[in-house]
Amino acid sequence: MWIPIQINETSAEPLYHQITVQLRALIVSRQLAAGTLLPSIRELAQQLKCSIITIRRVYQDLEAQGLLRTRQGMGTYVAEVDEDDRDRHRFEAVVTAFEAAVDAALRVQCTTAEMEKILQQVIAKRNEQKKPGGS
Amino acid sequence: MWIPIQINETSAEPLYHQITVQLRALIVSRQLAAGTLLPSIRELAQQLKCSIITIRRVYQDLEAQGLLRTRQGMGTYVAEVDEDDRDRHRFEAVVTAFEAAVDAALRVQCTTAEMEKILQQVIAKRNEQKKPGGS
Amino acid sequence: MWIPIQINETSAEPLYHQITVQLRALIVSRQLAAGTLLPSIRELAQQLKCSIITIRRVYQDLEAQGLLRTRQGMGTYVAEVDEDDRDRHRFEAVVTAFEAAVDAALRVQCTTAEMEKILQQVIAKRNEQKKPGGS
Amino acid sequence: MWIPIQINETSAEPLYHQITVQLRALIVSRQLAAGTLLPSIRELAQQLKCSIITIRRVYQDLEAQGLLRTRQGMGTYVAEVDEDDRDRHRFEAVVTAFEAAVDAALRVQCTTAEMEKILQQVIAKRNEQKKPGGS
DNA sequence: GTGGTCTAGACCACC
DNA sequence: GTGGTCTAGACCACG
Repeated sequence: MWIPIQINETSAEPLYHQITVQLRALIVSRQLAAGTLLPSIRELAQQLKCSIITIRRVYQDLEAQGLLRTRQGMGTYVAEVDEDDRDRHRFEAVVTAFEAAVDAALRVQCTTAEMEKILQQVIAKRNEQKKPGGS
Repeated sequence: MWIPIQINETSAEPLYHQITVQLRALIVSRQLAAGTLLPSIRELAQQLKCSIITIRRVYQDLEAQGLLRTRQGMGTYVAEVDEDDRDRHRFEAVVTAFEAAVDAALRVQCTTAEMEKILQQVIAKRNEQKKPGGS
Repeated sequence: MWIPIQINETSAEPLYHQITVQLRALIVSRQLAAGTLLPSIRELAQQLKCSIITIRRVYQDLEAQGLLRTRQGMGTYVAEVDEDDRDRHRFEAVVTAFEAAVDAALRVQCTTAEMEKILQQVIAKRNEQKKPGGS
Repeated sequence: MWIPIQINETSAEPLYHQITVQLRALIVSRQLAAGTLLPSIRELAQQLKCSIITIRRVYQDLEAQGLLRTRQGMGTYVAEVDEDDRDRHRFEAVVTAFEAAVDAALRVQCTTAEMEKILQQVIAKRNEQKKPGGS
């Protein structure tokens, strides 16, 4: 089973954190439905070309957050999550990231209009990257 | 000389990085003009209640980025920076932060409208914190 | 892994600077190829008989110049550098040194011919040191 | 009395050293003849916009090298120097600077031809700066 | 094992 | 007084 996760080698962000954030997003946005059996630690490590230790840590962290459940000898599954919890999880990281962005903007005295413009430019840039022509 | 820098003790972000980011913002937004003599590393260390060495690293990093100039025995100054370079520096961190926010949002399948709403809410929240009414 | 770096104890030039300049030269002249894993800071410190901290500063400075990339827990690598940037880096220090030499010569009113003669003598002297005949 | 000395604010080279080197060059190249009365410490400090302490150190260093003589209450004079000593002094700094340049070049594996080319380019560049048109 | 942060103290050089 | 270098040790985070 293939999981859509991209690793950024150049980023200073730790490997385990990049993977955790992306896997978490797949779960709370229901792209991975409750009950889904995830690939084994070994498989995912092989797919992402990183250490087994790193993946183990990812699964442990997400289990601690109640998003995964591990059953001895049967593998790791996406947990059933309460609807309210799911929404809370879903926007938590997004809001935190926007707060950091706004703080950075306020520090260099950006206006609200400038922030909105930057947001639109970044969204446009990301849309271009996803649809490179229509191929 | 007093420099408006706030340290967040609880944050996982390294001390030297918090200081660097804030001092950098003060420079590229011209709140500290070119040619300004900064407080000595000893003074700033005392003000921020941290080690002299931490401040030296901050000054060193900003000098490597071309934003400060230090002369032995004379102190540390805000460098003269080309207007275009200054603008580039000014928005660099902001755009990077917005890119991270948009990426986080797209991972949980937020729409553009949702992002704009979140941005406005965060800005409103920050404005409240700065103007705590007339209490 | 062995790195060919010579330290001059008697020189007034700071240790970290001697090491930085030589390591930088090895990288920009491709004697250390992009992607090469450098010795750990502890290993290199042991080889050069200096403090770990001195080596960390060297690696840090070269990373700030875009010539190295470090990943926590994985070590320090020679970065991929754009061909043009590499050439620029390669001759930067050389041209600067020649400018200093020409300035010194002009101050004592050397002619162009005298400078060329001195250059040839110095090159000859360095060649002798590298090839000590058949002694 | 005006002395042709240029200070480079941006250089990392200490003030006192820049001044010493240039004043030394003026003496050993006979642009300042033996017996010439130099400006007082105060005057030169004012001309170069630097501290009196810095100039005092320059005069002391050059006196220690036998190039200046100070007579109590009468000022500082250019000393009589033996012809052989003068020639030795004259090329000492030049050769040292060329050695540093050649070493930098060899480290990045420059050929002799490349060094000669760089030398000519640098000389050409300096000639342009001195004769900006023919004014 | 790796690098990263923060602390400390001593000594030097410059102005 | 200023910054600069080199040393040390302790503790944390990553793989």
